[in-house]
Amino acid sequence: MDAYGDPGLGLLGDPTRRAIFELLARQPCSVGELATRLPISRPAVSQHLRVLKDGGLVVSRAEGTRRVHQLNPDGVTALRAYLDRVWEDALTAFQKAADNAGSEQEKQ
Amino acid sequence: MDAYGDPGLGLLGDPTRRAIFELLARQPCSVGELATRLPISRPAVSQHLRVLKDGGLVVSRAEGTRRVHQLNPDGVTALRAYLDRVWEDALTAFQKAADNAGSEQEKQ
DNA sequence: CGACTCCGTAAGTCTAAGCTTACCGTTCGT
DNA sequence: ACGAACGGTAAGCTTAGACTTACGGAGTCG
Repeated sequence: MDAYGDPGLGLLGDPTRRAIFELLARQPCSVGELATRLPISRPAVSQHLRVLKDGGLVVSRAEGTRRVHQLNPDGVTALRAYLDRVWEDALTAFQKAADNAGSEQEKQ
Repeated sequence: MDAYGDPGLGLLGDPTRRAIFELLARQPCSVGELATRLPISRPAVSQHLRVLKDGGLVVSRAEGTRRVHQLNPDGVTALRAYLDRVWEDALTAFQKAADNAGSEQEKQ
């Protein structure tokens, strides 16, 4: 399975992780600041960020003792590309189904 | 959280469910046929389809005793729209960051 | 009607993973 | 150098949910 490869879609399955993803879309953020905006502890945020980073959706830079995290443009692009591939396949499938329906009708 | 609303992204967190999603993109399919193509039992497929249907990603029609399932165009469109919104926010955030960096440099 | 096929649901099990507390390393200010 | 702030990691608990087996309902053909 996973004929299209997984561009990180699975990482956004968890609502909390998706919330972090969305917060980082609005503005780059430190771990502690994310923790204050979310109903989870700081280590939990840190763990989510690690997953997002491993998945290529987030990049981070050191800034003093803080670590500023932000979305990885390439990651979001990969997500969109995945959906576009699926979408294209679905479109051709729809087209094929419509053609078959047409020829079936012509038979009668 | 979920400031953007959830267009069904959470549903694709599970790899197996994502595999079903991708198979349905290539061609409409019955429950039993999906089960043969996947390493899980037929009831498991049925349960995944129920979730996908409730989430608006899949629609199904009866065809004899079979139930043919296929992707819901509106659902995929909603997914793309979600990513586009996030993407747009991220772009403006990038732009703002670049502007700040520029003004910071001018100060020195 | 009766047998067969296809499918959805219920109940129960079990594993993945998300969260917390506790601890330690790193960086900066004084 | 010492203390404080910020953050990553380990260990452990606990729950969500993915899966299976068993069963019942709906449609189809003889």
